[in-house]
Amino acid sequence: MTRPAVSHQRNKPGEGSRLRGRIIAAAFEILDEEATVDAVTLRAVARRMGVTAPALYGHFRDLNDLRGELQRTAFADLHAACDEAAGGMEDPVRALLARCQTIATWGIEHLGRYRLMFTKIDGVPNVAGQASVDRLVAAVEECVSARRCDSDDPQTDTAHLLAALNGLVLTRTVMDGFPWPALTRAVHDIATRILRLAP
Amino acid sequence: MTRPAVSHQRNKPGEGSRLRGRIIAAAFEILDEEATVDAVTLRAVARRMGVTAPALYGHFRDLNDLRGELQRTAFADLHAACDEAAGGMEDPVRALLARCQTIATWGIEHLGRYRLMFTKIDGVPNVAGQASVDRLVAAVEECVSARRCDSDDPQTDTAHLLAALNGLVLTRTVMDGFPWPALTRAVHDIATRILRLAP
DNA sequence: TGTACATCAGTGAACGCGCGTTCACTGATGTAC
DNA sequence: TGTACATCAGTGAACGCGCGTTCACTGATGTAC
Repeated sequence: MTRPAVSHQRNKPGEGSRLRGRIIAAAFEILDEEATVDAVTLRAVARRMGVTAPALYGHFRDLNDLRGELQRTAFADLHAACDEAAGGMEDPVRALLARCQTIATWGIEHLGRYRLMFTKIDGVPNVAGQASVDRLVAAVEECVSARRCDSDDPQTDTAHLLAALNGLVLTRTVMDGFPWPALTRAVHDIATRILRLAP
Repeated sequence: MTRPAVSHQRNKPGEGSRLRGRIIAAAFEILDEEATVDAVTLRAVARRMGVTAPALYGHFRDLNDLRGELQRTAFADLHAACDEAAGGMEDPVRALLARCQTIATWGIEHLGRYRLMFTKIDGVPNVAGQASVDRLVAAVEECVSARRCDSDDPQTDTAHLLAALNGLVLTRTVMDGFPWPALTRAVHDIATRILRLAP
């Protein structure tokens, strides 16, 4: 085994749960750097923390347990970023578009996490993402109430929207030789058209 | 090593290149069954063919070389399916929508291949997909010429469209607990709105 | 027609790797007396 | 204040696995004479 990159200061008894947070942080670092879901292995995470792989078993049942937690945490982080971006905006259309822009830019910036978010773990249907749809639906409904969105089925249209935004992030980052239109414009056009938003 | 599932009838001298086609076919079988890109390993492909792993080196430099070929072949197959679906349709909008529907259904049906198509191999930008955009752009331009599509920038709008369709396939198949709207309707709505098509 | 030979598709053993996971353990810390 | 003890966060060695890749080889086939 290679020597740990960082040496680890042992936690005091009763404080072992601090390790949990450091595990997730280390895994996110790996995801952000490698942009690959498979780069997150127990051994790689432990190595980065300056800790031994078996130490992780005190906090996660196994690798998939860790992956699930990473998925949930990543969704929570993205939700927070969206809420912050839309916070304080009185115009519902602007607020909705801010959410969409945040999803796209956050996804591209944290590509590894984003890919993990839309990954099936151990064949279990990914449910963590459903809350994203719900939040977006609420934002769309506000636009409908304000008569700025011509949707008679916000749930369905929002599902289309999320899928399209998701595709935007995932396709761009793979086909990166292609002359893609500017991201901001792409998000704006796609959201505006799919939801038939009035400016 | 486990015994090969199928015993292999050795090719005659000069006919070794037949193996190449069988390799690709076996890899596609694995992709269609497992729906996972990592399931395609040299050993797994060889096992399915009833052949030894080193035999594959006569036809592919290494694993990534095989993956690249699979990617190109898969795109060619999808293109062929699209051409066949749109072939003989005189109405350009119907033809375009047929292409879009084919992309989505083919992607869901051949999920492993589809995921591989939109995967970066060895960090090299994925260029195989660019032809897809070009073909779709041509189909969109026919709609514009017929004054059935209100796009002043078909290249950009088509890029949006492909990304959105791609997201549709990838998101649905991961979040499969979600009550997604019917695929046909989703494709129709997304394409119609992003391109502003007139029925 | 028969025989020696060259070709080359595919074999089988071997290598080193990183992985997930288990297990018995160690040793610093906080606590009870 | 000093000492014995219990706790428990983290260690280190070990396991078996499937993988990519290499290498010297084998043996059926086609060909030259």
